[in-house]
Amino acid sequence: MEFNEEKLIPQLSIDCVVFGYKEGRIKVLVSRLNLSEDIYTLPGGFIRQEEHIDESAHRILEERTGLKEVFLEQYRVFGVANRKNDIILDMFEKLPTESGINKENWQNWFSKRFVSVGYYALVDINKVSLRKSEFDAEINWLDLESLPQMIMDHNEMVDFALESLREKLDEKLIGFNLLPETFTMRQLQELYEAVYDRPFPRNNFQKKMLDLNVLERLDKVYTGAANKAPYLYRFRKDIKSS
Amino acid sequence: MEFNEEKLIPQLSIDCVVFGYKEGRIKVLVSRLNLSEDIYTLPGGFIRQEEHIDESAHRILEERTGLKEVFLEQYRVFGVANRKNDIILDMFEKLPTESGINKENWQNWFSKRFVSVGYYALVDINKVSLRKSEFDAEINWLDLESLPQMIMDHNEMVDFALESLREKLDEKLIGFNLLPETFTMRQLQELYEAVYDRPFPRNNFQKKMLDLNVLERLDKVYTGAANKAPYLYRFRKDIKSS
DNA sequence: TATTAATGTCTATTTTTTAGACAATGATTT
DNA sequence: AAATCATTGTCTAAAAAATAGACATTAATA
Repeated sequence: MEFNEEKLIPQLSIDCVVFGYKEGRIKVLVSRLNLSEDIYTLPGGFIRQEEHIDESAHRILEERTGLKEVFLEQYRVFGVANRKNDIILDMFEKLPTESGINKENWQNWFSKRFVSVGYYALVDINKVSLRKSEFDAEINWLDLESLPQMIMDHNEMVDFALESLREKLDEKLIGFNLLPETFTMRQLQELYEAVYDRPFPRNNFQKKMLDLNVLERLDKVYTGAANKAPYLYRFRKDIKSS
Repeated sequence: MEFNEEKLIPQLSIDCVVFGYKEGRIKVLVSRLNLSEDIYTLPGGFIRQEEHIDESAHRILEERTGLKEVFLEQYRVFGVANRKNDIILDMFEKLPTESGINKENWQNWFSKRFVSVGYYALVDINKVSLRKSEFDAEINWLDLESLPQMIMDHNEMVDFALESLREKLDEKLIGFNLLPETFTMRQLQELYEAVYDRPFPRNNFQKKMLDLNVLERLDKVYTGAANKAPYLYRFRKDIKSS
């Protein structure tokens, strides 16, 4: 990130809860920072003066995942009093002055209280090519169930994002964003079970999904298992997304 | 408002859609500004450096209504590119320099692009004592159905707020915030009909509401009408609000 | 060819929602 | 004092939706 404070809106940030799905588990994209201790954060960034906030969020996401077209939606603003990124501020204080980074500007930037707009994204984890952002030691998919303690209110951000996801998964049929192009009914059901953390009865789940009229049935897939081969399905492209 | 830009977060505002209910109609609190043309806006303001954004919203609301305890919830961030309050900026440009107001600071403040956090409130319209804010020519309850064109995206803000209200009215049982302390089943039904803009069958509406187990039945009220007197109800105080 | 485990779908049951009906009641009229 | 009238409270019937149970089908293996 070339830091140019005049091009950014001060005291306002964006943080993204990026959900993925793999082998029956919901994953969240988390960065580990390049510091002495292990510090974890959600992917985040700032809003350029001329950007729509949705564009900012997409840009922040593309930097980390390489994805351009992503399901991404704001879900909540985090604005408690005195909400500051003390750990990052600390990091800059400890930097040597001659490190080539404009230390003073950064320090001034991060010394302020920030309000953050929370976005959540649903991505096909196989389409993502992870890219470290500046100051990231690594960026990885971590299990939603066992996230480490993160910076500031980032754990709470995940909680609220999951709540929003649960509310919208049924209503808006957005779950397909987490799956590959084609999938079996069982995979879809396992996704739902992972999101809601509870089992669904197989027969009625299938009926409900088919009755939605948004799935296109494709060929059977022969998995090699000693049983009836399941159909593959695809989300119908001709559905209006609203 | 004593303007002190250093105490406020720049480029970030709060706008409130305040819903009331009177005689079968949903009302919205709207200010008319003290300008040559009629300019209408939602109640809004800014966030003090040390404030939780929820506090800011409550403060903004109390200034206009005198109410301290109000149902108030953020529902969406409005952050399109180049979102500026040109009309207010224009107003300051036309002000005489010696008007006692720090014209230059205001001009600088409003020349920037703003991101706004949308809140909606539900109030008992009878408890409100309206107070003009600075620059308001008047502030009034206007019919939701026939709002005038407002500044910037304020009409869109109302649309989204109404959508949020509809989503939560059932689920969260927040409708009682719009009614007086006690009310009849018919009044409650008429409120629902106003919010959803459609009729509900009387028998099933009553059953559904009573089955929620949140209403306390009080005495009958003798209205003087030549028919059976309805019971009064009150929202049970011992319900957890989450 | 029999066995096994998962799949696709059907029917039965239960629950919830919606529709229809009617007695009860408070004031007014006769 | 009795009849009328409009609204209220609640009951039952019908329809729809959700849940549970059952079973034939099928792809690989024994």
